[in-house]
Amino acid sequence: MLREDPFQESEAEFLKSYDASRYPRPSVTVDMVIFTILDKPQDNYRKLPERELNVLLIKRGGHPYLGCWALPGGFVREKESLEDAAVRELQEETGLKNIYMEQLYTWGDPDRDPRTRVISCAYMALTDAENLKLSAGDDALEAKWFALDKKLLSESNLGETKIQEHLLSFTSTGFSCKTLLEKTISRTGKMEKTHERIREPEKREGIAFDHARIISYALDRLRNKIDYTDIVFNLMPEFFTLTQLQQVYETILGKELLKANFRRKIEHKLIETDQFTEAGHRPSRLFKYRES
Amino acid sequence: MLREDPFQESEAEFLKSYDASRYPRPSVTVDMVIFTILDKPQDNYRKLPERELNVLLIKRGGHPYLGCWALPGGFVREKESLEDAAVRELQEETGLKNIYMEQLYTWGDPDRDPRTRVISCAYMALTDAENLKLSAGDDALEAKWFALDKKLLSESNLGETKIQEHLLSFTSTGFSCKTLLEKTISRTGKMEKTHERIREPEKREGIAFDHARIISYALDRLRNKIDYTDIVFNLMPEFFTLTQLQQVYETILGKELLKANFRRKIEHKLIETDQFTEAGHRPSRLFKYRES
DNA sequence: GCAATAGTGTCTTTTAGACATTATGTG
DNA sequence: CACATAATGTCTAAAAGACACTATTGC
Repeated sequence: MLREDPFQESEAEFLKSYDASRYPRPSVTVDMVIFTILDKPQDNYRKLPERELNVLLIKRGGHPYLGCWALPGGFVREKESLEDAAVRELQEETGLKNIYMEQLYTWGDPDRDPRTRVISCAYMALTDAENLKLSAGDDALEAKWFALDKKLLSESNLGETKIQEHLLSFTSTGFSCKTLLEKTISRTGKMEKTHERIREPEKREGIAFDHARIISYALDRLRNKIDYTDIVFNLMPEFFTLTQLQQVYETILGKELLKANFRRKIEHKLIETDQFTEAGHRPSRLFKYRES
Repeated sequence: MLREDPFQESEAEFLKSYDASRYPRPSVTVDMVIFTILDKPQDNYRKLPERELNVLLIKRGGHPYLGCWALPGGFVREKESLEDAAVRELQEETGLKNIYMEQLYTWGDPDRDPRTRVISCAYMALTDAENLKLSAGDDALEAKWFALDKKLLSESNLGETKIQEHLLSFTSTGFSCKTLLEKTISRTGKMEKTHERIREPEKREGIAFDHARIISYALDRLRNKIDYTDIVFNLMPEFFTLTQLQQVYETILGKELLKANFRRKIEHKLIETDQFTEAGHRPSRLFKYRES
């Protein structure tokens, strides 16, 4: 092997003299998109509450984007893996631990952060409403759940290019904001290229950095994965009714499902219990997830 | 907004005095898993050639892992996005351009590179055999296509933990090597945790760094995506027969499909031409991809 | 009884899977 | 004709979709 070495140097020697500062080194952060399902406040006591998908945001207490809402996250430390950093930030900033988490995508545009070159590795985490009490009472940080909604506003075709406008809405008690995302799908020959950018409102309002885009990406991933994995059960408490489960599917997919068909399709993933809920109407049987 | 600023400082002032060296800064690279489909050499002139999935590797000419085979890739420059870096490396190291590419996953274990902390953002690229002539004749770099095969060797259950052994084989003219991957799936309550590591052979042989693991991940992604996207057509030339297309499905999925059913399923994605192949048997109609 | 929700039955259409048969070229 | 591959037909089983109906609670 040494014969092949152009520098006549052993690997040990090489490593000893390696200069790590030869290449530019960006900062690396992890950002967490944390989803949960929360009940919408409901007036009629006999009606079931509607449910909404919520994302956790933290109010920025420093520059840049002071006062805007941002994803929880932070810099990766020298001796920790990306996943360890994500777990640590989750715990530090929200108190949540041991919840479902997966790596989403890494954003690395040179100008996505005005401070310096920051590459962000985004993770998606899911939790059920039971865990949420933990997230309160953290040190000085203002964290809030925002009901998330994404709507396709318009779609236009200009020859080989398709442009979609999506409106993301974030709603919380006392505050709400919207972001307009523009998705461009252009085709040259067989190659398809997709590009998404934040169009409105002014970047200085509402959601910090490119975080709206990251949240939008996470929602797409969740929508996709809900029908070929069991990911949805990470949003559910241990025991739940079929109607509750169906509502979660409906909020995430953004469409209504037929009850009988839904039940047939989901049945094999569930264990029936002999517990029931009580309410101003017929009691509903509780189920739990059947690990496969 | 200024009232909320604890430092009574404007954002412009803040940015001017921002010290980017406050946090440790790892090196960031992009690595490319480039797949194509190549014919296996065939003796009987009347028989159709078998086809294999190939991955492009480059022989390392320097430390570390001198003489081992590695994914093409390199450091991300200061003023370029991750995707730009991937496109540039692809072009520089292989001559390939304008081919399908998607971000795969980001690997960031602190000790995955013996030189220094290196975070690698991996991309998967696909190309058809037509483009391959371009990849030859590059400067001094020895690049080779390796036929890739992944087999499940064993699977064992120890209570809540499942361990799988996968054997990855890389075969090229004049060289071949194998890597044993161990996948551990453990469950604590509802949480499932998956961990994969390289077990054999000695890390210093064959495939450099953790690249075997990255390739394995890419193959899994490709297998998955083949049946819910049109990704496979990026591996095909413009015109192809149904048998050729079926062979590509079969090599990627690692199983045989029934012809009649395959045709029925794929039909709507294709445009029939009135061109035919010639051979020592019945001619076969050529099709092309119907963009949706 | 009525409002509200829970849960079942059944018909149709679509898709997937297995397998048999026919067609068309060359040597 | 034998060999090799191409292409189609048909039967069955499973899954998806639409819709109508019955059941059980509190007031």
